Amino acid sequence: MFRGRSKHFLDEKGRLAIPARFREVLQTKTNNVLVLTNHDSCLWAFAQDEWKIIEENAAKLPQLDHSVNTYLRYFISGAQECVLKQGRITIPPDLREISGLKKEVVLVGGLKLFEIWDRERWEEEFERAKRNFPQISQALSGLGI
Amino acid sequence: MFRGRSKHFLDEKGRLAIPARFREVLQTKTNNVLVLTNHDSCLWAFAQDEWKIIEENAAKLPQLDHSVNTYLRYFISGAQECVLKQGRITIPPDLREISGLKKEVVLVGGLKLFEIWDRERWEEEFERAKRNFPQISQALSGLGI
DNA sequence: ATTAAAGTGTCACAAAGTGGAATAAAGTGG
DNA sequence: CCACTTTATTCCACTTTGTGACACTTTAAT
Repeated sequence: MFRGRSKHFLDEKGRLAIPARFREVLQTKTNNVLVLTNHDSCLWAFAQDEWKIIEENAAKLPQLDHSVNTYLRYFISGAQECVLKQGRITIPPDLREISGLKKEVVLVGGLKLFEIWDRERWEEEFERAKRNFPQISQALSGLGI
Repeated sequence: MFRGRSKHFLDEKGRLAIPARFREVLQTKTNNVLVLTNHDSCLWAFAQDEWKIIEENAAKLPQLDHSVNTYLRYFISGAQECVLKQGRITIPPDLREISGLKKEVVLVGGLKLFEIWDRERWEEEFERAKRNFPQISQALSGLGI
């Protein structure tokens, strides 16, 4: 499970060091590969094993459904495999652009995945989440929390 | 159960000694690990066993739900496991920043968890709680207290 | 083919984090 | 009230981690 947040810097070629504790999680998986894709204003990173499950489920969806097409185009098609080398990955240029990554970046643990945010965007999002947190309890209690 | 309040000091690396009576509580659990996360203006600390339940529930939630994302980003993503070593833990930098911990810190027992406050913030919060206490007793009686 | 641009691999350094021990303070019991 | 034990804090040495730098390879463009 990916836990906790870390601040990092992209180097000038767009490479990102993965925090040691996230690397440890990856080593419990079958390989050192992350799959990145765009989600909202950030990137989502999965261990390859986890992504495989999502992909297999996506492949079973009805091809003529509208939402399915949108889902495939937006979320699934962005996915790229990034191999860890010396503890870092290169973030593909298109994903970097979509998620507005510049230099300062925040990695946010989300259990089965972690998120990659541009620092400024993350701070806004965090404030938003903090403000809304009391209100969403209603929705969450519907989910059993 | 975590009970009582203690004043402590962070060392220059952000490490915090856990009071002896809290350590005793931990020894009744399966290991000497605390999980810290941010909550409002302070940190919450759980024995790992307790946190595990929360996390397992969180991991089952639908990944694409909006409220779920907010919940994960605000409350769950901050959580980091802190192993006790010679009675102390290192508080991760982002949590230290969010909760405004500087040097003087107050640990506040809250039964299933305890809170970690910057001293100044704690004093304000305590005053606030003191002022509001008479008014909330009404609400409490509705909860069977 | 030659040059430029982008992308990779490797190394080295600085800073942050960790562990251990020593000191100081507080608490306990006789 | 004193001696002794436990607890908290500081200090120092050592390890790990993240980052920048640089050289080399690949791709593209003229």
